[in-house]
Amino acid sequence: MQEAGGEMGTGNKENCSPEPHRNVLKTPLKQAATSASVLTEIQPDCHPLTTPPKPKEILPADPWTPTSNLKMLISAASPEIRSREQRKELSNNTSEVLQAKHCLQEHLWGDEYEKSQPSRKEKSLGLLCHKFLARYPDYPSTAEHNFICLDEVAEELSVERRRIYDIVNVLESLHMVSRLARNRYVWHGRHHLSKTLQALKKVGEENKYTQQLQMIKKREYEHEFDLDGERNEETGRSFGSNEHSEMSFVELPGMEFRAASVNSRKDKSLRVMSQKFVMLFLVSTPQIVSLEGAAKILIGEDQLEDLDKSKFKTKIRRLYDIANVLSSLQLIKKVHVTEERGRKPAFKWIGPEVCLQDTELETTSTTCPPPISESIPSKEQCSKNLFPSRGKQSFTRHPSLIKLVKSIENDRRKIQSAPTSPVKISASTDGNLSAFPGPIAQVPTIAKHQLEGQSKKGKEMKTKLSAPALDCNVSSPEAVPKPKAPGAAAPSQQTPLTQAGCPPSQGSASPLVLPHTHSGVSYAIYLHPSQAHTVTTYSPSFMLQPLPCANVTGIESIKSKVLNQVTTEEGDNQMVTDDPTKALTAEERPTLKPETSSQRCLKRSQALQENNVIKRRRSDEESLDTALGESIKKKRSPSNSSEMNHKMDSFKGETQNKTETLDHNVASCNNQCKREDIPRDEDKIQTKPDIPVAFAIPAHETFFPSGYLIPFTQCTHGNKAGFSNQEKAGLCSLQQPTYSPPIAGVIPVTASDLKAVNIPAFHITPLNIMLSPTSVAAAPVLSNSCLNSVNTSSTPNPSSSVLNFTLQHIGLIPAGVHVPANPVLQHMPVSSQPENVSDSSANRNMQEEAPCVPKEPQEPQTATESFFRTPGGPNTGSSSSAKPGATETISQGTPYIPQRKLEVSED
DNA sequence: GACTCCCGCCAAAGC
DNA sequence: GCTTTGGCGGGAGTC
Repeated sequence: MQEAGGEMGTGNKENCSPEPHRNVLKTPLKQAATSASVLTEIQPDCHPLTTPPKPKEILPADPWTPTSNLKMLISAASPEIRSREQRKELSNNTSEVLQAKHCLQEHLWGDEYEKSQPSRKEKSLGLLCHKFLARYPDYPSTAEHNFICLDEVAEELSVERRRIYDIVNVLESLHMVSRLARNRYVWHGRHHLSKTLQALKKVGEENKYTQQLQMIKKREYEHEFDLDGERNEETGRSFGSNEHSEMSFVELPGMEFRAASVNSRKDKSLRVMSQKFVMLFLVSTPQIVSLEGAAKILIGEDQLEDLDKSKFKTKIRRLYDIANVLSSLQLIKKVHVTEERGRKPAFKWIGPEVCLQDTELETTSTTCPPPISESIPSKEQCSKNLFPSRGKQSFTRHPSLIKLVKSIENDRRKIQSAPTSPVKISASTDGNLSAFPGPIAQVPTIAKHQLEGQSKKGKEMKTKLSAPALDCNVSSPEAVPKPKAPGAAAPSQQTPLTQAGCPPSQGSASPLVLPHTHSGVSYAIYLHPSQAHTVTTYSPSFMLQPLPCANVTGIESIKSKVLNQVTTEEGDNQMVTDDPTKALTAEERPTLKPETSSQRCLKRSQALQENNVIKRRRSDEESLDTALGESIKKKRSPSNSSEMNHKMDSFKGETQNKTETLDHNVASCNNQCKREDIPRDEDKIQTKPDIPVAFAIPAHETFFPSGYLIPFTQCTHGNKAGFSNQEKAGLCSLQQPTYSPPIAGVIPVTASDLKAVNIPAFHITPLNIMLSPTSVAAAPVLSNSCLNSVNTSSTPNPSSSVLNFTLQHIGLIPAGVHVPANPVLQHMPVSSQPENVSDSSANRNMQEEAPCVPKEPQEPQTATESFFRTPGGPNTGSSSSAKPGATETISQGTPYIPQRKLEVSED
């Protein structure tokens, strides 16, 4: 504070200023010294041209010289030149010193210019940082510790300490320095830089900064058109919603903040901001980030920036500070981006390319929940201040804690809406949870309550489970997610995909994932970008796509990459086996008894939920006890919990088996129906193939696993025993309409659930198709359009689309043919086959171009189309092809923009 | 006039 | 209670 001021240019101040402690000692001498050193540093080059030693500090003592002329000259000539030279020279510190001296001398005479000299540029943080960096080697020997004493540095650099803090904070964010104690830091140089950048990139990806950036662009784009128009509150919301703002400081395993103090203000800390800022670069494709955009993203909560421009300004200021330091590190450089509105300041990443070795992290993490935490420790460990705002508590670094936090946050969101929503369990989280029992325990109380309640039901379910009907539990979307994750077989299926999709660490994303577990349901939810970020993953256009359970899972986690894989994989049977949902579907088909089936479904869902809960809770023995409670109660002791778990497992296993059998039936039916893709594993539900599920997702589009499963196979009610495929299909078609409220195979999606997921109803459009009437009813949340469409279809024809699907699949009708159950659906060319893809793609294009989703949510076409997207390439390829605009990462947003606006309806 | 960003007040955190 | 940290925003320098 004071000291700083003193030291700085205003030497007078220094003297006057109450210099704190350190100054006191050194002050006088230092200043002299400092001034020299400063000069050297600042203008190492001072020698020739730049002479202008700015010895301001000195000046105070020195009398004015009449050399005002010199001043003039210097001031005129210098700034830039000096800075350049300085920079060059900075590198050559040694020589600089001497030069500086010379300069000083010269200046001493001409000192006058003093003031003029120390042009702002010379005082710039960037320059200061250069000096600072010049003091230490980029790659110090690990053996030796380069300690940094802030006071000394400040003095030497003749800068306020405050300024040093700015630099150090940014360096700290890159782990180039770490704080040892008060006033003490250790210089690490660039040893950890690559790791840090990798970690940051991961985190950035997890946080979907890319999408956020896109969102911002879209937003801007929109603004241009409708300047004042409703400034998409939605978008704003989305921003605000993003947890990113909350993002904690990313730490490397070995490097952590030691001072709690550091944490206290973390949330707003320059460190965190710096990391976020860097993330933006690392994540964004062009690696060019506009200051404005970055500020908006970083503001996060403040989304309402509009409201609070002062904050925005402040953020910008800070970003400049950070940018200056990063520039000094030669990680970024300033550029200008010309936009419609004009030229905007931006920064370009010129640092090292950061290639995520994700392979490990993601893959491992994705596939194996448990490993995730461990394998990826870096990632998650990285996120240090889990609870930045919370302050001190924050520091927990345990991955488990981190995950917990994330899960909790997710839960919060989700929970808000619906108690019933099983959704709260984010897939990712689930995976995580499964991986980490501990975290699971932290599931929000609500969830616990639900679980408990479910547990009770679970008892019943268990009893039922013995019966074939029990199989349902698998199907229950809600339950599904959890159970899979935890466990046993499920993990294999889902976990790989889902998790893969969403690395566990990606807490944010995880929540979205939830649904996948639901397995049975084949659908994927695409989120709008705006919303997306709020959720875990964000996709510019969200759409629900029907996915095979397996697919779903895969999708969920997904990052686009994963998705691709997933989609491709989906074709494979992989997923099927696990999905409980499949079982459901199977069951659904077979069950001729709509009502009963619906009821079953409900029960199943409950059971599933229970299972999920249980799995989660396994980690928590206690929770498990409660959940299992009565039925299992006998043993509530931890030891008992193990038993409980066993039971549960066995139970699950049974249910899975049943579900598998059901799946087999279904699969067989599907296979018959399938066109080219004949499900290889009949056992496994190849719902995917059957279902147009295969879709290429545009690169921009990311899948969000929706928390809720929507049963495609509405048809499936039947008994496991199942009917012939055709029969089943027929039944299904018939049944659906018949289904009354209680959705038999359908997983009830409640608005709350959706909310929980953060998926705006309208987002769900695609679901419409998928949704069975019952489901619709169940999920009022769905966007109006969706609902409308669904409802319409549902009532009269629960789901014409479904019928078409089933019929087509079954082979009753050609792929291209549509059964006009619903006017809406009629359009849809539902071809399960890839060829359809083209159509679908076209349709998609249509959709995308036209902001169908939000606005036209009802339109079945889009939804269906989305469903049918060809598996073709992985998301990117196909998607890109599919969506013209989408291909461009940045530009993508535009096409969707309208959608957003449309989205308004959602609320 | 907009962009940059220095400067230092002042409060929170730490010792 | 003093010092250290660092958020914050006024306002000056630059373009």
